[in-house]
Amino acid sequence: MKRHQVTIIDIAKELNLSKSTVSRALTGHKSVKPDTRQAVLELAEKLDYQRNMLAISLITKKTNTIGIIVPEFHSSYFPKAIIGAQEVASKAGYSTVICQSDETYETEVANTRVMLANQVDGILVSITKETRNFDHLKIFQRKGIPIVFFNRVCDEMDVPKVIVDDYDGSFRAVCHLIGRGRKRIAHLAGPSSLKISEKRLNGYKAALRKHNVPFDEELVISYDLNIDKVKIYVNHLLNLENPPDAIFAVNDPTAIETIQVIKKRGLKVPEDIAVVGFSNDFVSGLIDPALTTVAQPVKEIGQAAAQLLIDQINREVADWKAIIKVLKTELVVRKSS
Amino acid sequence: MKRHQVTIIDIAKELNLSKSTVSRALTGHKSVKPDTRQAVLELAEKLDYQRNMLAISLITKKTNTIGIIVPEFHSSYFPKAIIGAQEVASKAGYSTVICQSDETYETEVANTRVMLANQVDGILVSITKETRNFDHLKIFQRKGIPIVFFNRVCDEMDVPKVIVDDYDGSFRAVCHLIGRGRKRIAHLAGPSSLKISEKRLNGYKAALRKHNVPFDEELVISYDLNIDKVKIYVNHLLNLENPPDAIFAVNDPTAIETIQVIKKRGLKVPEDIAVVGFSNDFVSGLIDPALTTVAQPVKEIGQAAAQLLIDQINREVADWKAIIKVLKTELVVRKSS
DNA sequence: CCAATTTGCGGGAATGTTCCCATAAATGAA
DNA sequence: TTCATTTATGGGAACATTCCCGCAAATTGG
Repeated sequence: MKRHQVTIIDIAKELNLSKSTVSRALTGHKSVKPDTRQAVLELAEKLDYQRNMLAISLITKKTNTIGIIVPEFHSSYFPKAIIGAQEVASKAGYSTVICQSDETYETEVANTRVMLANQVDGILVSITKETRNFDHLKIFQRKGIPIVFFNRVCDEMDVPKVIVDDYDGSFRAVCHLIGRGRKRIAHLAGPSSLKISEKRLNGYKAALRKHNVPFDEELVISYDLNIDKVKIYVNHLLNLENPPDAIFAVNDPTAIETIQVIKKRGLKVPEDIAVVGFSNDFVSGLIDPALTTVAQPVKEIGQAAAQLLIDQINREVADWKAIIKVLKTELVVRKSS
Repeated sequence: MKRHQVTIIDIAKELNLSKSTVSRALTGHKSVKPDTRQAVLELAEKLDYQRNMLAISLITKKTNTIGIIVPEFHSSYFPKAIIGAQEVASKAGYSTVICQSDETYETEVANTRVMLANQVDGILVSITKETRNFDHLKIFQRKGIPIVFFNRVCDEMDVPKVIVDDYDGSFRAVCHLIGRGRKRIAHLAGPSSLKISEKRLNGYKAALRKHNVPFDEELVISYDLNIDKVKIYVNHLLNLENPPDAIFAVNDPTAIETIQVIKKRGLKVPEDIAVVGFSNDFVSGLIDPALTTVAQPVKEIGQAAAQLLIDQINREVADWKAIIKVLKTELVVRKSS
């Protein structure tokens, strides 16, 4: 059934050449007579010859494949980032193996094994909210396989990273709320294990400080990004003796869910409670009221990460410093604030 | 920098064994002394040995990799389907190479080359709206590489396919609108090149016929899924002398955009115009008004497609028929109708 | 016109693994 | 004891390709 794969030896035999010559003709080496090359190319075309990348990779120790490990696929964030990454990767001649770790550490570890088995030339990683041990990623460093983090980065590894200025984005979002006259601004924060949660929280605090708005411990809730729990926390906030007049959510899905909960209680957004999110997901402009949010250049993040990775793969010597690329965010003001 | 990869020969030398024995120990072959196996396994662990899948694949002619080609990543449909497919693939020991063809034929062809170069054991494909020539996919058939279509299928190839009952889903959606008292139901259809467009259109017509609602050519518009054009078509429909009182859109993004356009004209959904979509994207429940839509079991589609593919890869003889698996849809009634 | 260089091509090792065949030792049965 | 069988291991081909080395013929320069 599965018929014999056409090899350079088949071509060589047919043309009474050696496999070396055929190989040279095919790879575009100079020292091969134009006629010969022509003949080889024509026959290869005719026989529908495909180079066996397995054999080539085995010799060259390069697969021209990069791996991408992301924690989830539910929001539009990672698909968009992947599109960006794939764009520059394929332009540079790399194909892409994508794994999704479902926000669980176990799966992430399994995914790194897949990447090693596939002999990828480098990996792009955004860690799960559970990941606290990084041994499975340090293996790549040890083996000399370049690694670049984006979005959810690992602080204890000295490798290139692509992030946005979470602190600044958060800072400006909260300043915006204060500018709208809000005095009691709550923050639904992400898990403290993630650096981005921490930075967004710090930006929030800084904005309050700058405008002399008192910081109230009670108004900050860290949660594990399990969207089902938003309901509990928002209700808790609204039931406070002195409830908030605005909620700044760590990301858009959280903000959207927050709006749903507020509306369900018969309160109005933004009249009663203003809501601001982070990331500018595709959905955010469509919901009612449209969500004010801190937009990230998601596709550009993917592009930058892939570029950094490929640069690193192509680098000859180990004489370089791990760049941390920080992209700018932009506050998109809509109806919800 | 890039240090020598640990091979079975390294292990063999260290233990004064032959590579054959080490190979046998590692693959769990019976005829190897328990002590020896133990020693090999321990040393492999200690040296952090990883099997070189390239070499193995070169011999076995199996990469344990499946390819997935999808037309886009913008709606939640394909990411969700991919999650399903990856789930069953990885359970069966396969990793996944994903390509996104950006709704262009050119890119799709390029993607098939990537798949061939990667020597995938099989591919899952959903074609672009542009794809009319299928030679690049027929190559896989010729080479004996299994192929399964899902969602956007190719009619002229006799291979397994996973689809939903588009006709039936469409039929019920339109019946629902008629049941709500709508008499002039427009249909924003997809490009006629796609089978799903045709089937959804047929379901629409059938529902009208069944309830003796006259079919009006004027109320059906086929378009190329370029979302920016929805505005033009919806405005055209609303400007008709005898405008529609409902619009059935070929998919959810179209329906959502339709609602935006209607709202911008100051009309009310569903009071003035009811809107129904198809697919139940993640967004659809969140917008205002929440969208009535025909839900597809997207993850299950991905799972079924991957399962069909793996079955086909594992099949010994060529004695089989190309199954067409048709999954059921479910009408989700929300505020927009 | 002869040496020197260039051009074009072939041979063979190497990549890391599996798998078949051979071989030696150990075990068993008569 | 002796031959047959089993057990455990080694040797080498094969997979498809690249790349180094070598060699002959062709071309060039003086």
